Amino acid sequence: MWSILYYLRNDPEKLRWSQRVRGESEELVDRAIALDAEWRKLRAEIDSLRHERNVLASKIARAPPAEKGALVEAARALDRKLKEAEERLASVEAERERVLRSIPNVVHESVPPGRSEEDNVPVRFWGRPRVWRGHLEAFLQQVKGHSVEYEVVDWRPMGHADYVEAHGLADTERASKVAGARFYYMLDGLVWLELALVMYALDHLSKKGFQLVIPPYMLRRAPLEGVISFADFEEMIYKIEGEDLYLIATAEHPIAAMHAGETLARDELPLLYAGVSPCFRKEAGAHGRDTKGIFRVHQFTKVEQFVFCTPEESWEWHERLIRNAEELYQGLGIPYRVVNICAGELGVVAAKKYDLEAWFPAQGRYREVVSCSNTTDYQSYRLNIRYAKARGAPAEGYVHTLNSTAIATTRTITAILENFQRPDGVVEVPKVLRKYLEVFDEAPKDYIEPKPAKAPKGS
RNA sequence: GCCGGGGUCGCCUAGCCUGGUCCAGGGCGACGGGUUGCUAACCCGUUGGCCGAGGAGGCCGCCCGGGUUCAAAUCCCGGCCCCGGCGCCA
Repeated sequence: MWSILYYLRNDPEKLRWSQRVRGESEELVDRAIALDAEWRKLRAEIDSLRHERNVLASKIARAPPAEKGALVEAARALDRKLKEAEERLASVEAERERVLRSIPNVVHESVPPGRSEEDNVPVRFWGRPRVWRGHLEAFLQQVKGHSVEYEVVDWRPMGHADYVEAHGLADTERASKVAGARFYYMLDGLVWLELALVMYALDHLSKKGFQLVIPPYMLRRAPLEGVISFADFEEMIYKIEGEDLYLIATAEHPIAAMHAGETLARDELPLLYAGVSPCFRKEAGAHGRDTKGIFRVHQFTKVEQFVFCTPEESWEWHERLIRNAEELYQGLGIPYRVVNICAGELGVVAAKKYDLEAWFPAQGRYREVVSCSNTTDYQSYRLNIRYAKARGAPAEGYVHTLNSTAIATTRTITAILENFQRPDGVVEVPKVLRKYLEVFDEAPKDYIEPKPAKAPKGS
């Protein structure tokens, strides 16, 4: 049974609690309970009216011609009554469905309470961040309560945004001329880096049994509605004009929808996918933030982990997915911390979310580069993805789905540019990427050398 | 894009012309039970969703959405998808 409906009927207090910690309305739960009760009552009424009608209709089929007229007349009367009741049911049902679907996923007990970023709880730190003297105080604030080894330096690395423009590694000015703000032409060294990062993530995940997938980059509205909240539509989704198609914001969406309407056998679960795709995002709510560089852009490439599993296993998978992402970042050598996102900052679809935040030495703070969510049955209910003992056997319930970034190229590139930059401007390429670069004569192997922008600027 | 064929309860398929006997028949698979020294074969039952107490009973369900009718898998309209042929294209 869908967990929201289950709690609604069996443990409404849990739902109220979940709403409360999210800072959402508790009355919504009461309203849902009332609507559900009314819906069930109407449902029973209509079922019995329909039964009467069915009995009558089969009587007509067998009746001698002389009696038919009267029976048909009675059936017509019954039909009018039924039609009226059905209209009432339809409106109650639509409202019930609307209210039920507007309830966000039920928050897991281990999620910290809180409303804002400050309430997120760091759960562990990794690496030895390089901290510019001017950021020291801010840094210590961010690692408070944890023992983190760090190195204080006297020079401040150049921020990635200035760095890429100064050294001809990206051209956002010309991109804005042809496509607008938050687009980029990525050049030479960064192109190699992007491709190597994708290969690195796919290599790592395929060894762990993930099936590689390049999904459709566009989705119809119906499947998309199964995987994101209504608010997300306006905020991040691009629509193809004149068609029922939307550009994906992440491979999570087409992969989640991939098994829509299916009942998966227990023994084929978990299904592990590693998707690669471009991601298109409007970034509607982000005016003025990260306007320069390639940290927050309308289009980037991402390798995404996605899991379909049974409800018993999903919390264990949640931990594994974040560990996989950590392994990738450890391999690269980028210092990070993992934070448990507080209830008020959780997205609608997630029951719990970890972010992996990389250390950005030029900015003096940890910033999100990976997001890892257990969405439990929020998506699978909407997409009707269930599981059963065997294919063809009756469904036992809805599967759980989870998703986690493996590598989002632009974010990881910015982290590399800031963490491995030397005072002379040279950026050291993480050793793990070497084997993916080695096959190309022109690709940088150990260093990305600073150089003046190739073409003169301005138009 | 055009012409033709088609979408049926996990898979395959019957029914659709000629609306009611279809609360959709059969085969395969799966699950439970029986028979058998074991396996195989065979026999019986179960195998979509919802309401209800996981009872009795009932409602809905034949790609989706409308319509005609007392009654629609079956007739009509609109949409989506799949297959074949032609066109176009990397």
